[in-house]
Amino acid sequence: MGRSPCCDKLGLKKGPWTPEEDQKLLAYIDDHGHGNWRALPAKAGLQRCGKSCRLRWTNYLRPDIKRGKFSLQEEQTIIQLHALLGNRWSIIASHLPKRTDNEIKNYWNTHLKKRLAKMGIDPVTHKPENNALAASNGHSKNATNLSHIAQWESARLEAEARLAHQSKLRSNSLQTVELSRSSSSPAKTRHTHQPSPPPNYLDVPPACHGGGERDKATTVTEAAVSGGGCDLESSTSTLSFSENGPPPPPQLSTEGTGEGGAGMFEFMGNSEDAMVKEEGSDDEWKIFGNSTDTLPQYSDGLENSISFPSVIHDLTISMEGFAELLTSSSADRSLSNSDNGGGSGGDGGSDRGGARSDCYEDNKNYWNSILNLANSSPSNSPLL
DNA sequence: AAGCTGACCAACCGCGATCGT
DNA sequence: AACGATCGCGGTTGGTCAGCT
Repeated sequence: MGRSPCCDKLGLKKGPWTPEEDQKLLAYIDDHGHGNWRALPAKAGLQRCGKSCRLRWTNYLRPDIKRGKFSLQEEQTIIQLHALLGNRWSIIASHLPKRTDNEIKNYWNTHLKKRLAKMGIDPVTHKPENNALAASNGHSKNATNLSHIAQWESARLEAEARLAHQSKLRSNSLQTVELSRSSSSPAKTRHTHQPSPPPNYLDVPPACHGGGERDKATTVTEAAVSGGGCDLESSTSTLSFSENGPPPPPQLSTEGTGEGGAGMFEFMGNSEDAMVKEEGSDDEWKIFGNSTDTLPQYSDGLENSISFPSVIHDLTISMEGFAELLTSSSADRSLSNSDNGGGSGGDGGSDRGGARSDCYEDNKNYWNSILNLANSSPSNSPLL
């Protein structure tokens, strides 16, 4: 509705920015802040549309941008968050200090996607490409469970992203003031301010606890986290989902999660212990870990109670497995190291004979590492 | 040396969301 | 509430460069 034509005006320049244009844009923003992007080009003496200016600023000129090679840690974070969130680059970027969504998107498309493919993991679903095989081996249940867990985490991360966004909006006015005081050049790095809020990583700020009308999944998170002072390690939560049928679309509502009817199971637990039970066998809780504490349990009024998984902590493996998986798959190493017998991870070749169970193990490690990331939030992230 | 191919990445485009009147 | 303006996001394109044939 009412979208403005933006760049289609005649006389506006397109294409690569020149150093002179960069300088003009920087100088203007330093002096006045960006304010209204649409009005900025005229004021700054640029023959560009506001959109182009904004893009140039946010993706290139902004002083708080880190350029250069992505670290292994950053790669892991991107992959893990992508597994949880899909192509929500802005949210992913909010968890990576000084990286832009565009940069992350490019890096994903040119490096990580291919790497995962080589590992035999579908870069879209983050499931092994030979999933059917796993199903025949009785692993589909676990894979589906992890998928649901991922959706749950996705809801949580989105809630965080919203908060980050709000925080960003609040900080923008401050940023404008600060920018007007400082001078800069494209090559200059300034650490005196951060236009965008510091990354929240994966913790959930307390502010979310009093949040407004949000999706129920978010509420689950809040319920789970509030008791633990935002310490996911000590939090407990529960979720329930069907193990039958395809995973529900990645929506953030818990409604409909009971649709399958059959095959529900529940998680209860914290990072140190957890219980799992299957619907239909109400008394059959499988205990992971050694605690028998009664845990708080979220109820949304639907028949869905539940879920989450610090139980994952018990299912598995550490981040090391993932790192190994990632590094060993880099380039063609994973394909050539067919004689690498030891270890649970690292062999990405989907067509390697005799590696089928390993493939499942890898996938488990992979998802566990993702969930470990979700559980390893620093507790000192800056709040609003 | 010339042409080809693929990798990389800055920038563009179109759309939905949000804001302001 | 309705409407227009603006912003922000994600997908895609196109230019440049390096390596290969």
